[in-house]
Amino acid sequence: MPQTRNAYPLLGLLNLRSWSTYELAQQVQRSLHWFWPTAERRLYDEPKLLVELGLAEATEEFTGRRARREYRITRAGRRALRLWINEPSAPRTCEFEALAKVFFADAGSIHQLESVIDGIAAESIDRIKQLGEMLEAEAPFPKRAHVSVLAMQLQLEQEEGVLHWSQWARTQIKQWRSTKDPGDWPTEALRAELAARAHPRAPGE
Amino acid sequence: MPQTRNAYPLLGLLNLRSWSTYELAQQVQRSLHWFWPTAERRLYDEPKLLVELGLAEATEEFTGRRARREYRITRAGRRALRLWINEPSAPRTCEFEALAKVFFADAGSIHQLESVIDGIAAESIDRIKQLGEMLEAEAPFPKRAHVSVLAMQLQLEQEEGVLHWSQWARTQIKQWRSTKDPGDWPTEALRAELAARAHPRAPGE
DNA sequence: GCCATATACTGCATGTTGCAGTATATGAGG
DNA sequence: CCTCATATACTGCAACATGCAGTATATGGC
Repeated sequence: MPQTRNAYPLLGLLNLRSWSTYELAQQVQRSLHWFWPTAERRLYDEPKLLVELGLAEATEEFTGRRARREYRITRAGRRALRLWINEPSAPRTCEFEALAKVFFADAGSIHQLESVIDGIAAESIDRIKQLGEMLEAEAPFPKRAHVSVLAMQLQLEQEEGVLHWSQWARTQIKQWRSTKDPGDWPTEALRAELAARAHPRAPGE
Repeated sequence: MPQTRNAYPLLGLLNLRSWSTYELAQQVQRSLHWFWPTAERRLYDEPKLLVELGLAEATEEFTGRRARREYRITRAGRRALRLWINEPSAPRTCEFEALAKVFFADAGSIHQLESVIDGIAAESIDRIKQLGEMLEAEAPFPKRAHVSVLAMQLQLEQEEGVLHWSQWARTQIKQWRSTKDPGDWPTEALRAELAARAHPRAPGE
C-alpha cells in the first residue's frame, strides 16, 4: 500500500470528486492544511504515485496547448481509503514556534515575550476569521456538511483556546518583574492547579 | 545564521545548562517535543552545526573507552537566541491524522468513526496524564517554573479541548443514521452557531 | 500589444526521517 | 565469573519532504 504520508489524505479528497493537480493543491490549502500540512511541491508527484498503485486514474486534458492532468479515484482507491480509517492513527504533533519562544522566554525580555504572545493572539484571530469565512461560504460539498461541521467544531475550539490563553497570559505576565523573576506571581499555586486538573481526583482522595 | 529548523530550540535548551547529545535527545522528547517535534536522528548532527557557527562549544569526555560529546552554549549563542525571539514566528501547524479521518468519515462506517474518536480521546487522556506527571515531578529547572507553567497552561488546555470535543462528538454521532446521513442532526444550526462564534457581532449587527 | 496574474507544472539542492547498525558500559541474575 | 538485557552514545544511508526558482501557456484589464 502507499508509502508516502499524503497518500490517504489525498485519496480522501479524490473520493469527493475528481481534481486537476492545481485544484488539488488549492483544496489542500483550504481544508486539509488545517490538520494535514504538506508542501505544495508534493502535490504534483503524489497523485502520480497513486496512479501507479492503481488507486487513482489520470486523464490529460487541454486548454488550447496547455496541458492539465485530472485525477479520479478508483474502486481500489476507495477500498484503501476505507481500510485506512481502521488503522491506528499517528500521534498528533504540533509545531508551534511561538510557544517554543514562550517556553524560552527567560532568554529574552518582557517586551519580547509580550510581542510573541501578541503574535500568537493575532494568528489565532486570523485563523478564527478564516474558519468563519469557510463556515459562511457556500459549502463545496453540501452533502458532507455534517462531517465538516464535526471537524470544524474542534478546529474552532482549538483556535479559541489559543486566543483565550494568549489573553490570559498577557494579563499574567503583567505581574512579572522580568522574564527571569515572576515576583509574587502565584507560580506554585498555578502549578498545583494544573496538576490537579491533569489528575482529577475524588474529593476524599 | 542557522539554516536548520532546530537550531534555535536547541540553543534554548543549551541556554539552560550543558548537555551530552543523548541527554539533549531525552530532554527534547520530554519538553520540546510537545510543540517542536523533531526526529532524534537530527539531534546528533545539529549541535555540531551550532559548534561550527560558534553558537556552541563541544568537549569530548570518556566513561572508560566510551566517548561522549558534551555541548555548552557560547555568548554568541545566547545572543542569537535572544534575537530569535524577536523574529516573526512560523505559522503554527498541526498534524492530526485522526482528525483527517474524521473529516473523511463518510468514506467509512459509523463504527469506524467511533473508533477514531475513541482513539482521539485515549490519546488526549494519555497526554493529560503525562502533563500531570511532569507537573508533579521535581522541576528540573525550578527557577524557570513560571515560564514552564505559562506554557503548560496552554498545553493542558489544548489537550482538554481535544478530550471534551471527543466526548461531545461521541454523543453527536449517536444521532446520525450513518456517516453519510446525519438524519435529523441539526447540521445547519451547528454550522450557524460556529459561524457566529467565528464572527462575533454586536447585538444590533 | 503589454503586463500582471492565473493555471499548471518541473528540476534540484537541501533538509528531515526512520531504521538498522556499531561500540561500550551497567547491573541483575544464575 | 559469565550472560544477557538494557542503557548510553552514537553513525550510515536510503527514502522522503521542502522551498525555491524556473518554464510554459492562458486570461483579462488597460
